[in-house]
Amino acid sequence: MSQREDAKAERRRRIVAAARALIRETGDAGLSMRAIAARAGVSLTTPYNLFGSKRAIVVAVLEDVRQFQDRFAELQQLDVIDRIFQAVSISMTYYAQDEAFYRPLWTEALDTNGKELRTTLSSERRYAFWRGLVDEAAAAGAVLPGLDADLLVRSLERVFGSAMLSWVLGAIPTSNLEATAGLGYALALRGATVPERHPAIEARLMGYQRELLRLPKAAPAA
Amino acid sequence: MSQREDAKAERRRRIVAAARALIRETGDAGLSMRAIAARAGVSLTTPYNLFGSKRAIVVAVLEDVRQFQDRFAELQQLDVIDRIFQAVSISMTYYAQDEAFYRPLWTEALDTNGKELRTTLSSERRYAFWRGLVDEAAAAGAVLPGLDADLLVRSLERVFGSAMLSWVLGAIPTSNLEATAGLGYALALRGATVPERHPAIEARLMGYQRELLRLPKAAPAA
DNA sequence: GCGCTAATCGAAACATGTTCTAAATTTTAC
DNA sequence: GTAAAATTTAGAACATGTTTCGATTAGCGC
Repeated sequence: MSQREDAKAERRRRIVAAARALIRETGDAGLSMRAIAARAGVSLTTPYNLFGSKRAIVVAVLEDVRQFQDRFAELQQLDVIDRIFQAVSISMTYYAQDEAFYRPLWTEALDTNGKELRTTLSSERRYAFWRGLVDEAAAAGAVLPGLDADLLVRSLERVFGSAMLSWVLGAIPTSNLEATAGLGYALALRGATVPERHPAIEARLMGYQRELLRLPKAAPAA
Repeated sequence: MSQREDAKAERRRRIVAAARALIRETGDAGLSMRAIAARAGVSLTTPYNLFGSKRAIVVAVLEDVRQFQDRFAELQQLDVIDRIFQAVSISMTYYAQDEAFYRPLWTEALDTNGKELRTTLSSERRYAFWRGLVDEAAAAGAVLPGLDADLLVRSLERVFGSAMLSWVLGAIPTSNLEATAGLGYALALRGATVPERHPAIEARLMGYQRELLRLPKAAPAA
């Protein structure tokens, strides 16, 4: 890599690090472009040159920090459907456990404020991961024949996204995040699978339901 | 009602009308608080007194304009599940047909910008409507026994919301809005119903899928 | 080493949502 | 009718995301 690109990458890294540190220290409040730039030791214009928008920076932080790889390792030995639920559980638990960091992060990431909001939220890596799980489920004969894997993955991503949005909007408490997402996945997965898989999924469905009914009623969804 | 409250209500009405007119004329661009206030003939502070935030005003416009009642009348004669799909179709078609108006509206409504975003997006009326459909489906024995109606409705609302969000973010084109939402509903409903209902729902599922696969691939979901 | 190119910088500017202040106005209660 | 209370008003202010612009700096090919 040329020295020029090298310096760019270094600035990029510093900007992402600055944003991460600011969220960590001040939550949503202190996360302004001016603060990020100052913290990264660059001018206000540079983040715009390198990322284009505040949202893009936040998404970069989200991508950067999302190192679930090790946690996902144990998935291999599970049933092909259990694996999906397990992945959801891991993700949501991960966010819930460090709420002070991830809620501001997702709040900014889901901010639809700007005009040019084409910033892809779902990364290639992320898509590939879920696509892999769905493909394996399909290969195992669990998925309804004829159902398009791509469309199914996108539907599941939307279930994921809507749970995050509800969380960010305050419609569901952090303690309900996993169960809310899980219930959405259970419904969609029971809807997407062959009958033999239904009993197991129904068990999960009812488990999540029990959890949600135990706690104070959640506010309406977005 | 006291004269004072009367005047307040009148101002409220004028503010909502101003916002509606501005969206109609200028789309998203011209919809600033200053513009709304000027158009309504009130000072900038008044909308904040009466609504609290820009988002609340937009939600009020959305509630005000959402008069699907007449269009929903024909639902009565349909099968209890078909009714739900029909309601989705009516809603989405309604938004798609007047995209220039409803896209800016939903863009603002889903804006998570501000701090106090507790503004309930899902109104009582809206919830009651979908709850009614779900309750009827349950009464007809279509819904999986033991599944909580409230949680199911909220899950379906999230499917709805995520389709709108994808639309607003530009992840799916307007021409795909109905099919995207429909596919999400089909998955969740197949997941929530007894096996006897599955063939009919699968037919819809495949119908939506066919429609989505026909058009250019949609961008990733939010 | 030298010019060219690309990138950053510093600073200002703009639009906007929101809040605050004190003055003016209108409704209500007596 | 008049005093008190509640609201609106005008205007400024603040924080913020984003853009613009001219000046400056640093790396690249030669």
